[in-house]
Amino acid sequence: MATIKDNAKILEILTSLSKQRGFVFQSSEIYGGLGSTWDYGPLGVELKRNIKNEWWQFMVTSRNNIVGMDAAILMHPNVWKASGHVENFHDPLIDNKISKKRYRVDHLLENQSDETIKNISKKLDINSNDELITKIVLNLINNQEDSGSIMKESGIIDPQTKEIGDWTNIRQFNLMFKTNIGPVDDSSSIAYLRPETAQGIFVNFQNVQSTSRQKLPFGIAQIGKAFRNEITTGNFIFRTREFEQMEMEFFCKLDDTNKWLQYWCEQRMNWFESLGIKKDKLRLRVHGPDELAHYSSACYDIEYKFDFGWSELEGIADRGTFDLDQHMSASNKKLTYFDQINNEHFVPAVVESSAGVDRAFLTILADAFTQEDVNGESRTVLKLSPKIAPIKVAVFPLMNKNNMPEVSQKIVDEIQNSGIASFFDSGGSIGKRYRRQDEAGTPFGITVDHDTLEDNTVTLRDRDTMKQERISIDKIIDILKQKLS
RNA sequence: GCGAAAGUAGCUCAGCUGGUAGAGCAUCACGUUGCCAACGUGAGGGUCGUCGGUUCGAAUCCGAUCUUUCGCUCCA
Repeated sequence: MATIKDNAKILEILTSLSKQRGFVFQSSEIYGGLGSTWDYGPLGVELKRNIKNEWWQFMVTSRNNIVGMDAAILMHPNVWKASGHVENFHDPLIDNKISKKRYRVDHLLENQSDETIKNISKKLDINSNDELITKIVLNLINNQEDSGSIMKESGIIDPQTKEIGDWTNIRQFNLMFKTNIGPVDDSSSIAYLRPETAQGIFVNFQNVQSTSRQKLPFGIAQIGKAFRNEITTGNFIFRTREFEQMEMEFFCKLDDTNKWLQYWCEQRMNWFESLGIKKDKLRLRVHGPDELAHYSSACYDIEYKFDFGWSELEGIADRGTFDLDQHMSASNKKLTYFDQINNEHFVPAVVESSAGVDRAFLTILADAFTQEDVNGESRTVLKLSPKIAPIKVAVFPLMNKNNMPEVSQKIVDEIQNSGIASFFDSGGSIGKRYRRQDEAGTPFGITVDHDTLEDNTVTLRDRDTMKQERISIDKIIDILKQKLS
């Protein structure tokens, strides 16, 4: 096991620990791996399931005004036209061959002098002042083959070098995965893998509202995979092209969105803290006007301080009535809500909580990872909250004789029957077994020893303090349940 | 995609100016021990990322390709 040499290496250590212990493997590894896709192993899948279950418990089960659903990944292509993804969910990018820097064309244009902008508008025959930059970008995209030389001739400078760049032609990076429905590749069968789960909720708004008999304000929650053709992936499982989202769309009156936005920010921060994540590494950051997505008028990010910097775990956004409005006009279906008290029909506004499962997973691993000195030896321990630990308790015979393994196995059987994830280990020394479980984040260890055979008691060892207490075998399950709640 | 770095056992790595692969840890078995990474003996595990070239001979030199990491752009 590697040790921490400096903080910048934590992600590497987590990657190899994940592989060694069976949390996360690289996808398709025996074929050389597939970029930025990862598979969850035996411990990883348990941790991930526990995270999702905690979310569902917190967001759905414990509330009477939030219901769940599970939409298909494939949806009608018009969904993504209406949502704005077909139009907006791509980036026109360009490289400066001299400085080797890459820019988004619209960002680059925003950093040019008025005169340069005038030059390029003239070249492209654009007269309008309205949304000038957007029009220039569209025009350049249409003149893709010449876009590089047009920009060069207009004197577009590289903001880093302050000199005119040797620009490549514009390239469009479409962030949605395209696929075909049916075996024939014609354009009529194009479908997209959903880039967010939210749209599955919006298009089912009417179905869910009427069948669940919910009244405003209420929410619809969903956990599922989403796909984005990210240009750059990385930081282990932090940014991948296939990822899993936990989203909740909260429908309310338009006037109330700010109130609910504040409410959900607080709730969602509480949730991350309830998983034992260190408070001083979590923060809520408000988006500036320039960062807002096309659908959103206000947005907060919950961020965690990784060793690669503060990074977003969850977005909490005021989406207004944008999505339902869009789907109403595109589908010609009424997606309004009838308020019987005031006798009015209106389109509900939405406050969204959108979290990444894989990011929560990485946060929990990074936050729980600890190396400490015990009597001069280094101990690696994942201080996972008992609620989400993949294995809750490990059971060991102190010796592999005198009936101790048999008694231990019987204890494991009983714990398993009670629904608590447990593990039996008789290999190596007792100390080594404790340490192995420390690396897996198992919060409790039970050891069957000589005294067990006399008085029916075992030792219960705490992962973090390494302290032991003697408890009676009959009380194991009650005590565990109490400690795990 | 561009720039930089890297790829040798499950993990972390060594392997010099080319001569057909090693260590520590991990895994498994047997023995010994018995409460915090013990010891002994033994075993399994590598077409040195892949393909091609140079050479009598390539982990080593050259080329291509794939993958990973970091940076740029984007996001849950």
